[in-house]
Amino acid sequence: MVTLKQLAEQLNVSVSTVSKALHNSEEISKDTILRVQELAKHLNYQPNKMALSLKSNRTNTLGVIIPNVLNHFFAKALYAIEMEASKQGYNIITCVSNELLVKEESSLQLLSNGSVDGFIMSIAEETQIKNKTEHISKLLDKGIPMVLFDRVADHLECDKVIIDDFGAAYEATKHLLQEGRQHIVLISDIEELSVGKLRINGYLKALEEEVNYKNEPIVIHIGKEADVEKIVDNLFLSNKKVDGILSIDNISGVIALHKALNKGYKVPEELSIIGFSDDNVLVFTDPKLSTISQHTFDIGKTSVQLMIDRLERKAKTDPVTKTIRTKLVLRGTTK
Amino acid sequence: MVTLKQLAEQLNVSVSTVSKALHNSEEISKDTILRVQELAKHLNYQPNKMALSLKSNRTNTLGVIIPNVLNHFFAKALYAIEMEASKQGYNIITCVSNELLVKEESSLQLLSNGSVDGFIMSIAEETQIKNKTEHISKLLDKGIPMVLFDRVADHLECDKVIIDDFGAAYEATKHLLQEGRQHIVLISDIEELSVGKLRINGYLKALEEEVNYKNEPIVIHIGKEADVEKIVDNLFLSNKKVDGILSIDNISGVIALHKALNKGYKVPEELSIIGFSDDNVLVFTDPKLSTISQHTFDIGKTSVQLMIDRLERKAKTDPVTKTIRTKLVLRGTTK
DNA sequence: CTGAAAGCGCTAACAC
DNA sequence: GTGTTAGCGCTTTCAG
Repeated sequence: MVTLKQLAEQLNVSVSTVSKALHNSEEISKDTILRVQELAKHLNYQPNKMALSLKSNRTNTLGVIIPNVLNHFFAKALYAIEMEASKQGYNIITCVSNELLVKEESSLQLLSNGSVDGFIMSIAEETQIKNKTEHISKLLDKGIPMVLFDRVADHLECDKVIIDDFGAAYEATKHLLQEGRQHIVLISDIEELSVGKLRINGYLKALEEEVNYKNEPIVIHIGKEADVEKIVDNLFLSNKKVDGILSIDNISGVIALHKALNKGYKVPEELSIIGFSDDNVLVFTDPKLSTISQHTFDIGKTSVQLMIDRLERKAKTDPVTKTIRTKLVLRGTTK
Repeated sequence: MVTLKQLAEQLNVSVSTVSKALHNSEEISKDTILRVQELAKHLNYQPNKMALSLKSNRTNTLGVIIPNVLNHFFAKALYAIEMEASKQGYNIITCVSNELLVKEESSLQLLSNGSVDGFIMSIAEETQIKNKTEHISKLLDKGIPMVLFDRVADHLECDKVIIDDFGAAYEATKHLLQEGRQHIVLISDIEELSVGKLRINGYLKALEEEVNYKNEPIVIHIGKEADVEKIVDNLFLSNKKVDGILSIDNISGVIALHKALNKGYKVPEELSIIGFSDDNVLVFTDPKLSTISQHTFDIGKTSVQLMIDRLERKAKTDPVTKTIRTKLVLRGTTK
């Protein structure tokens, strides 16, 4: 890398003159500015990022910690975060917690050595289950900016970007009820997560409100280790009358659809299925899955905006929570 | 952040003593070391990353540039890269080129200001189509370490991690031939990519070698803007006798399977389908898709290892190309 | 055993 | 208009 010093030597001026010239300082003569800038361009001079950061105490880099990149929701959120950050002149350092508390702790710890200006993260499953958040509040106490998205913890005082999980599940269940469904089952592999619990409550609330709904709610939990397909198979065996399925995670809706078709159910005539996901995930089923769309791109983009807002405003303001609208998108698996 | 200076002041010693004590220097008395380390721990002292990097000219950070995180292959590669890098004490700065040359150029440019020690990347589609690689060779000339994976450019002199694309497609086609298939179609949305061309050649070569194969090879290109599903539909309409499909990208195999089942083809009795992907992508079809497995995790991991090898060895060595084995995994869509 | 000083690359207050 | 100096946080050589 070429440095100011090298430019200065070549031009027989001082380092500070070069520095000022590159910033088009009023103090420096037109002529010098020209000579300096020409040489700088010619040698492809770039200010050393580390020196700049050390001086300014700003890195223009955000730490992004997601639980799992293989989950399409997080991949898309990451995509959106990278896009928006890059547009605003920020880089992102990405860590994957792999749903593990220790990895989340170590990532936060390691990056809080001045590597990043703030964190955008979604909490690991283990962290949510054990409800341990001291590692996060410790950073918050130090004044390090943080935006939590999707999986948040209510008691943490920081910016948050969420969707209306309760309302979305409520609305979807209402839709199934309006279709006249009487055996609506909820399936989920995320019942341990904050968002999972909210979605289940939305489902329960909708059923509860419907006086004509005669049956008990059925919530099927898919454990992490479980054979998803077997569980879905069993659902159809033990519960032949099922006529509505609400999947509140990213994939079980697709599995349920495949299995149902395989078992000979007519979808959506006899059975409606609604999944929970971003728009364009797994769109190649036939019929196409109706979903609650999460507008993942907006979630990521908004997270970055909140972060940069906070970073670039000097005044401390109270934490903000933004709720991104969801949308029930009816495709081929609902009437 | 707490600094050496602050520790020094509190302990009434000099900054250099503190620094040495933290490194367990022989020069420093047991007692001082203890006092320093205790206070450091108590105040949760962390060496400032920027200062360290500025001093050492090493960032322990890798730049990772991938074309698209929403593509499961790249998501998994990113996952593997992050895992391995983190294990080896490196962070990663992630950029998404979005298959665009300009974005790739600017990402490389911006990060080559001392932000990273080296780059791990897979070339954007546009870059491959236009065959512009000056932005890459410029960095190589400067001596910045680079590992290319999957989508590489032959003439660039740097480390590479690839799979045997030709051989993998050749083997898969051979398998279809052994099943006695006589109308084997290749479908692809990546024919513009280096890997796409190699895979197509493998397919062509296999057909060519089979003296009993009576028909012309058929290569169906799916343009980026195209309606994939319509094209696949047309395939079945215009080519009713098709009895073998080799999809050389990540998703068209799944689409073909759905469409074929929908059209009433018996799979695999009348029609075999082989996709190209990592192991566990879209495994919930019925029957399950047979695929050429790319061992994506190994690709990512090996890329990091090559990079770190190069960074941590002083001697310059010649570029290395590692070929990761593929594996034909026969599931439900082949006989 | 401890401290002073220089320097990584840069900016900015302050000379001249 | 240009140069000198100090300092961001750290390591390391050299002095004491």
